[in-house]
Amino acid sequence: MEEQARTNTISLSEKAYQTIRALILGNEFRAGEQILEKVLVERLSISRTPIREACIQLQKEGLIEIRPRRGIYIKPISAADMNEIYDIMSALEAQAAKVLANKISQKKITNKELEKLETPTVNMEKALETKNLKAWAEADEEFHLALLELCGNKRLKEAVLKYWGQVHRVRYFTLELRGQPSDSTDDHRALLDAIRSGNPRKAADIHEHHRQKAKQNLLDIIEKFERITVASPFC
Amino acid sequence: MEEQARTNTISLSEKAYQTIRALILGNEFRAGEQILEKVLVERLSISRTPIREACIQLQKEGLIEIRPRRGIYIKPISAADMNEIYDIMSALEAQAAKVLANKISQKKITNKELEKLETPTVNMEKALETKNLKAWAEADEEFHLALLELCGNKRLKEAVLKYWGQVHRVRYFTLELRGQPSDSTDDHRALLDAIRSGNPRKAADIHEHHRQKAKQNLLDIIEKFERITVASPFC
DNA sequence: ATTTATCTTAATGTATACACTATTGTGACA
DNA sequence: TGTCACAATAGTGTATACATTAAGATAAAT
Repeated sequence: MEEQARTNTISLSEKAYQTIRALILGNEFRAGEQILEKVLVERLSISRTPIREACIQLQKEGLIEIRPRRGIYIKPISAADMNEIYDIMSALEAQAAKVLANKISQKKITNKELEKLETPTVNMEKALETKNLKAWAEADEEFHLALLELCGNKRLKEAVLKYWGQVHRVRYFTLELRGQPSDSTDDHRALLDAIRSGNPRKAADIHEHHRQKAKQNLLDIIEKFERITVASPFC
Repeated sequence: MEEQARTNTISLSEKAYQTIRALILGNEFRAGEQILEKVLVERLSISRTPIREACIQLQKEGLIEIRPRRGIYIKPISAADMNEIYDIMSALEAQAAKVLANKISQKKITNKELEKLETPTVNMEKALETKNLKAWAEADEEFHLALLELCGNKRLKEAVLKYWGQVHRVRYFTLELRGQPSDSTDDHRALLDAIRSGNPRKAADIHEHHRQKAKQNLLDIIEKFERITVASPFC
């Protein structure tokens, strides 16, 4: 078992990256807001170098934009951006479902591993009954993450998580506004069944439709939002 | 028409990024090779700061790996990596084909724009007759790039290009070894027809199969290669 | 009062000095 | 001769000084 030599001292660049990323995902900054390096330097009490290195990473992840000589800006997410991102996630997660269903039919997945999908599905169904929206959202996230893990494609997982991060803000602000997630919960159950029965095509189709519905749902909300307020919180 | 204020002075970080990227894609370094910052500093005649900033970007693109306190390493591509990358490209490009076919049926694409697909298809067919492998590969690349452009999803395009960069080295070394591209050329023609007739499902299926075949072709070559030589040039 | 030119300021971009640590080499001891 | 401890070295990580430039302020001219 290969164990990589890990330094127990985490670099300041890495620490800065994680901290700033958490600040952005935690909606500590407004969409479009400019962030001065100085502010981050003072907030994290480290020098500019690791701050800058962290920001370059965050730019590559699409969370911020660095305009040359102008500074760092929190990237807003428009409806058009949402459309792009959900189409990508649709395709990638459907691919993950397909790969996983194939693994099932080739007996490359144990029952214990499938529980990582079963458990959050059950939790979603429970949360739906008790109308616990937050618990539902967490189980939903857990399900999709487990699917990405189980498919085994690390790059695919990283890619989806990158886009997930980009829409995190929108999902955060729209959680209460989204419709009752009963449909969505049924989708998960159906997807799990398709995967279990080793049907790649069906699994992919279900996931694809699942995400396309979610996309339309969010786009509708954004549209409504933009009609009642000039400056929506996410774009 | 919004024109972004562009400084005609390109930053050294950006210059370093482009230069080092070109060096990697041009196979100036071996897979797995360690590159000292010092070497890049001397080669580009700039200080360490922009070099480091460029390398962070290249790491995010998957072209190099920065091991803490150990240095910069050119990322090798294994068969497993190829498998991951081609599955992702399959899914994303199939999505692009789907979106484009939908645009056709909604009359959102002009004939002039479709020529960006027609021209490289014709060029592939010509190159196939004259057995000009290099011209064929260029037309192939042009076709896939045009598809990404026309689908209109910039993030999708950027994502595919990122993975394209990761497999660039392998494709470079295997161009001669890959089989006759007549099958592949037929795929392009069929894909173009499906897009023209506004059939998203068919277009996506064709592209999906197209990439899956390409994947298997490359994996077979890599396997053969690894049997005759311990150190293949790409992994 | 408005516009334009110039100057000032403050922020980012780059170079470099310093800090820290992984690696390598040397020598003592078994 | 082989192994371990320790020191020397070289390379990466971080802080900071300096360079450059965009944005804002001030003042002059119309």
